[in-house]
Amino acid sequence: MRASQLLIATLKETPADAEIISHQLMLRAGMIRRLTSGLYTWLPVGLKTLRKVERIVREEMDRAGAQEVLMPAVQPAELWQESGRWDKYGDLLLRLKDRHDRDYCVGPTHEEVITDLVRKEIASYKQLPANFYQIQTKFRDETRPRFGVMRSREFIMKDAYSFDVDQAGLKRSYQLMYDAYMRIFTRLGLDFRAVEADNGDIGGTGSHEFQVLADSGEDAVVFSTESDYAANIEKAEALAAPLGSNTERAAPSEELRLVDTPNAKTIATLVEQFKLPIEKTVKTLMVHAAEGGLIALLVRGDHELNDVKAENLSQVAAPLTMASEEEIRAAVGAGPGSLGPVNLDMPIIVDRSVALMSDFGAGANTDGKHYFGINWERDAALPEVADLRNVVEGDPSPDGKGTLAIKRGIEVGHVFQLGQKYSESMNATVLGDNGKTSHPWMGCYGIGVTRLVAAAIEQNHDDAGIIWPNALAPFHVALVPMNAHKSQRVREESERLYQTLTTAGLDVLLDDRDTRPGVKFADLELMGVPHRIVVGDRGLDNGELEYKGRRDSDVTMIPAEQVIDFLREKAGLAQA
RNA sequence: CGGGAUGUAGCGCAGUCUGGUAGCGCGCCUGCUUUGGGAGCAGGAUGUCGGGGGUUCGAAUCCCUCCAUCCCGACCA
Repeated sequence: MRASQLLIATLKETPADAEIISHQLMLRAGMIRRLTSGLYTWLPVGLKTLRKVERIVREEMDRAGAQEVLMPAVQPAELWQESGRWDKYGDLLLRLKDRHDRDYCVGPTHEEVITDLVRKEIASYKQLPANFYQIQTKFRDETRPRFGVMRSREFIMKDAYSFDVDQAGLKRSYQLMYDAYMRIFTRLGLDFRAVEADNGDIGGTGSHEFQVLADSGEDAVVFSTESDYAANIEKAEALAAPLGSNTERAAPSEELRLVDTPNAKTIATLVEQFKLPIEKTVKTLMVHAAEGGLIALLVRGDHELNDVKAENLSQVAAPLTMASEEEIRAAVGAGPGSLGPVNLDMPIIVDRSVALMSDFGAGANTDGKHYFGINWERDAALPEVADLRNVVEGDPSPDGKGTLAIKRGIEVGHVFQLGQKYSESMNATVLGDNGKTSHPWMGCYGIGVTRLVAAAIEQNHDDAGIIWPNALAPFHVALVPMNAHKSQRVREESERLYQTLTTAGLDVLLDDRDTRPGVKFADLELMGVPHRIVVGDRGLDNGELEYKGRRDSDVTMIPAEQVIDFLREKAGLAQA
């Protein structure tokens, strides 16, 4: 590619509405432009990188035995009504009508469409296992699109769906995809982790997320310091984490006493005004119960409720809905800020760590009053105990080895064992070798292709701009002719080099723009081109070319006759 | 969905409080010079001041309304 024929839409200044570094750099490097909230155009330079990601994903999916298909972006409502998700999916689903007033949606995912295909096309166990994938544009009407293509509404996803005759087959298909994902993210040069994850709305059992580690990540990922345990914080099991090393509840040492706390409506003020250690306080959260009415969830004052865990409890209504102040007043006669387990007449579930507390403080279910010195059994029956909270740094690892550390991650891939949820609800069946029909076991496997580009930039940049790994670079090499307007020799050598390097399989950008060298260097660095060759009379006099890697601080002179092999090696291409 | 902020040239911003004919830097165009780290000089183009309505002799500026975008929050009692 010649720079004079390429839209190099670089920006000197950082656009005001770009928050995270990858968004800023993608705009500044001329990779993307925003059309409107959550919708982006990929400019030529950005698209080059996007296509490289797609190619790697495609190669590894093919290698893992998956078959590529391409399904419609627009889907009929009937399929979603069959699976039950037309009502469940909510506002994330962009719905529309055609001229006949029929309902459609723009696909946020394709379980329904692929299940429909399979029930029509696959009739026998002999055709399984099968795994279909596509790389395709999805639409999710996000509440708050942000961070550029990191959380956009329209985005490109690789989604794959496996079908097996039984659960053992599903586990094999799942493992194949897991391994393929490990290869994909490794080839992309990313610092990532596979972590245990919650299945979320998609249903099924067993899933892993692939998280690119970055401070700007929207997810919290939990690691053991001494084992390979890793999980999304939504999933990570919180052990009781008692104070000190006690695993038993301490015996009561204080009397129950009712205290006037007129201005203490938060744990923070309670701790401050009454010098109560925060580990001796309890938060009482009220949510809608599955059976109607409210249910109280208790966690320690310094802990957070984990809403995924809460929502997964059978007694709790899904989706998790916090009780309003009016609902709480109607049920308890006191407002939030004064709630607690003593004399509370409603179902209660307490976190494991709360069950181990003694002599603690909580609201008295009367406005402006708290009980201090509460003890289970003596002052209130110990209710049902469950894992309700987010783990915190330093908690014991659930596998018993080491303690937990927490980092931020960007979810770039997710693999699920769906089971028979969709094959049952949409009645997809195959005949088995015993002549009986059964519902295939499904897995589904996603990769956020557009998000991956942003995630890679989060991990690969410096003050000058992007630093692409070879696998993702829009160009492996930039050729910069020096003083080309005067030196015919430089022009000819640059052309010749451009041809030979391109023929040698390198992606080459010949910067033939009529502009000053400083501008070219700055643009090339901003765009993240990993390797740069300057063609100048000085070097040519000695039969040399000047090389500089994007991360190098100094240039290296390379004998001209070695430059092809040198660059092929630098660009990570196999020797010819 | 709740709260906050912003909307003026392609980008970054000033001007708004205190109403009086629209400005700066970068970018862009022309010419000359320059050419190893975002050049210099000279000349030039570009705005329904987010939309609509109102007040006023006069509105980017004041009032009403709508829209868009961004940020924070959306259990932490």
